[in-house]
Amino acid sequence: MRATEQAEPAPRRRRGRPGHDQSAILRAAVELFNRRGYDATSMGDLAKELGLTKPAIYYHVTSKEQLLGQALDDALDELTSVVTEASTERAGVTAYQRLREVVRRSVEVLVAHQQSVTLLLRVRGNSEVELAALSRRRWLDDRLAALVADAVAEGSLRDDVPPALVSRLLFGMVNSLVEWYRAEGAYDQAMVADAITTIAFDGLARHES
Amino acid sequence: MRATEQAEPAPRRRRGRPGHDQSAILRAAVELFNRRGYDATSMGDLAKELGLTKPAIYYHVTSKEQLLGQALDDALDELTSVVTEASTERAGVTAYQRLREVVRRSVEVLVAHQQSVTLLLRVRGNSEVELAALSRRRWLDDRLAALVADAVAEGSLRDDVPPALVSRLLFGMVNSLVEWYRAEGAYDQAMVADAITTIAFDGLARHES
DNA sequence: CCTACCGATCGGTAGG
DNA sequence: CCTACCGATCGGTAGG
Repeated sequence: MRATEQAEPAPRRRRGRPGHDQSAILRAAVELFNRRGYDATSMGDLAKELGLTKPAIYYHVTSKEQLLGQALDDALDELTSVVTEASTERAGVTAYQRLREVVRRSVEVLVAHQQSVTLLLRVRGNSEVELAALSRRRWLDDRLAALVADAVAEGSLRDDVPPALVSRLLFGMVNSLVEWYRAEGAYDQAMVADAITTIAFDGLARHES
Repeated sequence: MRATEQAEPAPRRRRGRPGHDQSAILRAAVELFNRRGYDATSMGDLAKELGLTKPAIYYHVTSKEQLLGQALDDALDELTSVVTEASTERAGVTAYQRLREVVRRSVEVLVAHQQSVTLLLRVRGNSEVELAALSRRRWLDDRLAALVADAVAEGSLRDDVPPALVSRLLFGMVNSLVEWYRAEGAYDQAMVADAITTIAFDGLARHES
């Protein structure tokens, strides 16, 4: 409603209100999918949220499931990048250091892509799209478990807990932050990453030293 | 189809197939709700799973939402019992001891009531029933945060991480087990509880001592 | 981008 | 008049 709007150069061959491109629809969709659940969110809900009609949504998007798939791919691409780098052996870098690094960088991804990661963590496998996402996710879990096993094997992690169990619990703790983290809240990303690494690697108990 | 069936004492005034009481329907419903999601599960799916018709389900149950509410109450009642006991101050028992105890007993509840707790942890607040459950869950979270704060105050937990953050991460790790724990799997309940308390309180890192 | 719809399926209930 | 269901269909709404 600003006066300057009329002075803007004419958009080339665009009718209707602008600003509702695919990515804006995707953002709104993922937010609704997380707030109410994928199945409980109708395309009509999404349209209303965007101030559009339902058919207008389908001008930009081919299906509800496509929106889900794009969000899951976004989360999986980011996590794959982090895990792949951490899984790569490098001269002079221990598995323990790479494990700490992947925890820290995972927190960064969860914060920066919280909406799509949240969606990923709730996938049940109800469709081809969801099954494909679960498959990619299992690959990530396997890599992380192998990294934990390497850290145990090199002697830097305690060996009295099964590595596969350590991996599940450690990244269970990391992943849980999508349930409560708010960017505008009391804790910033670095603080959360520090808290997780401190708890996981050094423990909560205060030891007299 | 066993021959002995005909020899059983006549059920008193029961026609139709027996064995589909409220609790059996609830068990099947919760299992389906978790496997496919609440909204993605139709009462027809549930009927098929039980070998009944949909109206037969409604003879035992007043609504789909009632099934959800009963499962959530089951989980919340168990967790409330555990948290209430752990929150009660007792002579000669430190907050640290009560915190370790509530972690261990939470694992027991998550294993024994995994289906209903899983459902609880996925509630989004889409209905009155879900909002009521979220309210009870917040009460539990607040009690646990207070217990962590007490343990820090008495000097038994490190004070360089905010207690509210510790509480979220610690029980985030505990709760994450509903995502992968299987009773028939490699780890029993006690092993998981030991692993969680070891990681959380003593840390993963191997320190030369 | 909208109005006007479709095939199907939803949770829940009628009579018997 | 009861318990335990069935075949069919209700009013609405889903994705498209």
